[in-house]
Amino acid sequence: MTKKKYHHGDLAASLVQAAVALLRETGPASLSLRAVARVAGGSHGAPAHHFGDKTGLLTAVATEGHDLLAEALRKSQARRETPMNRLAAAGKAYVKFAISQPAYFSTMFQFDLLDRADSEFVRASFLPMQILEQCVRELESNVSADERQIQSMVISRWSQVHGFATLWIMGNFGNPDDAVLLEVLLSDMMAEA
Amino acid sequence: MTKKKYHHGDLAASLVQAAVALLRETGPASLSLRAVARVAGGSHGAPAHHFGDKTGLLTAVATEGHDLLAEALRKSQARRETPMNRLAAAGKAYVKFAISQPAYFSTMFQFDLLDRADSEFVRASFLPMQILEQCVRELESNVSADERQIQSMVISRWSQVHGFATLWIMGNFGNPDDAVLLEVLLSDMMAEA
DNA sequence: GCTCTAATCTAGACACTGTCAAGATTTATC
DNA sequence: GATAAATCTTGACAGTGTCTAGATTAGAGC
Repeated sequence: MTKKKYHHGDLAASLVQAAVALLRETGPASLSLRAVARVAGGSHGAPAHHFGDKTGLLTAVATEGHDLLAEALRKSQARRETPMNRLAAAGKAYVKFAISQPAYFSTMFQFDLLDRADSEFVRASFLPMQILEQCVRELESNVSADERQIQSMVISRWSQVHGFATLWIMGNFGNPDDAVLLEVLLSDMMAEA
Repeated sequence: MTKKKYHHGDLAASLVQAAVALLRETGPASLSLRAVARVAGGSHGAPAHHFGDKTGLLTAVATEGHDLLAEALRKSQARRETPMNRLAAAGKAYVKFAISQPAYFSTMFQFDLLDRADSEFVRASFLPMQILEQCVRELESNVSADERQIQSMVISRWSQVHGFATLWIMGNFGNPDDAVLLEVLLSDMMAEA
């Protein structure tokens, strides 16, 4: 705990960090900027100063979330031999990120709370798809698939894992805390293709 | 416009209706209960009286949304000859509902704003899956698919269309207003399986 | 008809929220 | 060391969700 100075040093980063911490318990809709400021050790006006408004802060969180997700997807690719395995691993990593980091994930796709025109957000939000695309391309490199088919497969796969994650969290497939069930459903789904 | 009486008649229904109307422009997170009450022609405390709190009202909207979605899925089944066609039609109907009724759809899966234990909501939220399940069962009636495979296919399909709808609305596949692009992507994806 | 009870709905109050403008404080630049 | 810019705080404002108590109405039993 540093001494309380007028200039915090890196308040902006602290605010994002505090927001993520609070989002672990509250959900993005009912997140309080003033509570964020309290946790970060700043005044109640600090978030507005650094991020404009609530949308700005949540967009920053969502951007960081997309970067983290992309990193998780990249890591999932290590030590997987076949393209098929890599695609499956990416899919699983996507779902596991969503479930293990609900603070980020629930913010990343709450489009009415984000500034979708924010350039940093746009950049980050396309990273996960690009990794999936790479997987699909490797998988289809032998077959004579045209560009349209590739895109279609990417969209299909991404939709599948994203939808699964969302519906799982909602509890539509059973108890969201049942890790065993999750493993079974996920493996079945990824193997099915 | 009826005369203003103390007893509104069916304020609860009017409140839900007003909420849906406002949700067409605001998004569930920033929906104001007091604005809902104004539109419905009641006092600012009316929503709390009928639905307990904001979560209660949004849960009522979400429940109605799931019922409407189920109805749309049922209607999509008419005049489709083959089981394959019926499954594809259900998938398309799911996505089109999500896109044409964002007021409902964006509320139905905002789990941090809903009371997921509400019995009416639980009932309604399982209807869409049941219709998809019926489609899959018909499709696999000839093949010797066990129960686990059936469930897996249902989950896979539902995840796919749900994820596609969410990501499309977010703008991750291109301009969300491009109806032609939507038709192309959707057809490609449903045909791919 | 009348009374009583429950349901419906309103009104006032409270602490809390996001945002704005103006000012205080620190850092950086020349 | 003066000046400009960046950082951060403070105070104020209208609006919010929810609570409690009370007003108004409807309906059941007699």
